[in-house]
Amino acid sequence: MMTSESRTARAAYHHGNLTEVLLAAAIALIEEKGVEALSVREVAKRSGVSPGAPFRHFSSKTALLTAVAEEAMGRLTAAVRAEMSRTGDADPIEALRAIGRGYLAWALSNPTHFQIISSRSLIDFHDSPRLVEENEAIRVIMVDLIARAQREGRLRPGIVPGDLVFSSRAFIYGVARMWIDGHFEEWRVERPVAEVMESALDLFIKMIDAQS
Amino acid sequence: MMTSESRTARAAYHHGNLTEVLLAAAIALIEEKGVEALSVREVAKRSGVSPGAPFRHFSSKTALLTAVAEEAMGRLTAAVRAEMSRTGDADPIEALRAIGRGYLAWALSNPTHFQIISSRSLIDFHDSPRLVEENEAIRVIMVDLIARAQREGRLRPGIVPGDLVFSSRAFIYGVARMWIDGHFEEWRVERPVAEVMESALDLFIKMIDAQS
DNA sequence: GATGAATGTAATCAGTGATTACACAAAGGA
DNA sequence: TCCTTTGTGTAATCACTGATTACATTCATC
Repeated sequence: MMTSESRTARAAYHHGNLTEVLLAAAIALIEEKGVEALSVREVAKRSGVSPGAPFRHFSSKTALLTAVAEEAMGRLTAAVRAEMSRTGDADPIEALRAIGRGYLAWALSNPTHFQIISSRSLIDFHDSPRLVEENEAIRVIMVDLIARAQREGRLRPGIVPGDLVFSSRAFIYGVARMWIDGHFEEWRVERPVAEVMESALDLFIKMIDAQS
Repeated sequence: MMTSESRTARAAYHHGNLTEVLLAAAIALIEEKGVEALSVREVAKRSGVSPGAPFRHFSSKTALLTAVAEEAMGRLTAAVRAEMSRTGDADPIEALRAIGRGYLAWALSNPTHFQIISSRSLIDFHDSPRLVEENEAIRVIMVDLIARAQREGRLRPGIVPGDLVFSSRAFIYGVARMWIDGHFEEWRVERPVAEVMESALDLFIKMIDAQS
């Protein structure tokens, strides 16, 4: 296993850490033209290197995209945590709302990256400990918050905590994906996107909160 | 504009309606290997025809996939309507549950087709009147049912009908896509998929129903 | 300075969507 | 019956893709 330092040092051989340059080029290209338009050759060209070179650093196009996904997943969880710490976790329901807010805001600003980390055919999700762990971390936080809400009598009667974890995720994922997949138009959403997302989140929170 | 009859008749020139044979081959191939693995050449080969032939009937690969999507969308709305007529619409809340049930059951049994009709990069959704109309039909039914539920006092207080239409769709779409995208595993869903979907749907319905 | 691993190159492979010029079959009018 | 027109399919080809190979280069280290 290479440490981050030793890899950076060794990568400076010919090109000067190609690995990171390739990653940056891939991210830039994806942001410009979308994931579908990404090609390893183009990434190589932009990095000023031969078409075969990237394969020394990433065993396949999927591996390259997985690395992009790791980067993106880091940014997503950071955004969620930032929104949480802004809100605080005194109130578990408000903390849950903050997670949703952070998640949706990030998806809204980073549609292509969201698409990549959500996909399981573009990337090798389960082969990346980092992806699995960061995803799991958020899930655990949600489980804890919902359990606490339950103990404090903040959940509407009849709601099974385990079901709510899954359903909350499904709801927020559905809103995000409807945006990513371009379904807002068909569902007659003429208001600003951010506003619609906020209303949807408010409605969901209202529906689970015993005190509303 | 060609009518269906005349096209069928004329298509029998060399091959005997290639258009439909290509469509069937494409569907079969997609069901076997997934959308990603679909190639026009393979479709042509399976139909016993040269690689360029399909382009006489579908102007591009996207056009071919759009035709597949039209077929699939027809099946989805049929499944939803079937589930609705099984339940009846005496109770608007139960009718909404039936829509969700039909939608999820179909997505569960037809993951790849669901993926295609949900995508806006694989197909030309907005160029297909049929896709747009069938999607709109379901939306209108939901709008009506929710309006009726509102009038009959079946909606929990504080729920804005317009927001609920969107949120219901987002929720059901989220559940379906979590399945399609392979997120069930990560969210620790060890129970049978169909059971989880049912629980999620029940929870959502319970949350909107004033009488529960 | 020689050794050996890490890294990049050039050439090449099989496969892709798409376009073109061409061949062929059938329908319909003269 | 010819002969033109239209609809279909073919063959060849284009530019492009991800991936692999044999080879060359460069560096760290002994």
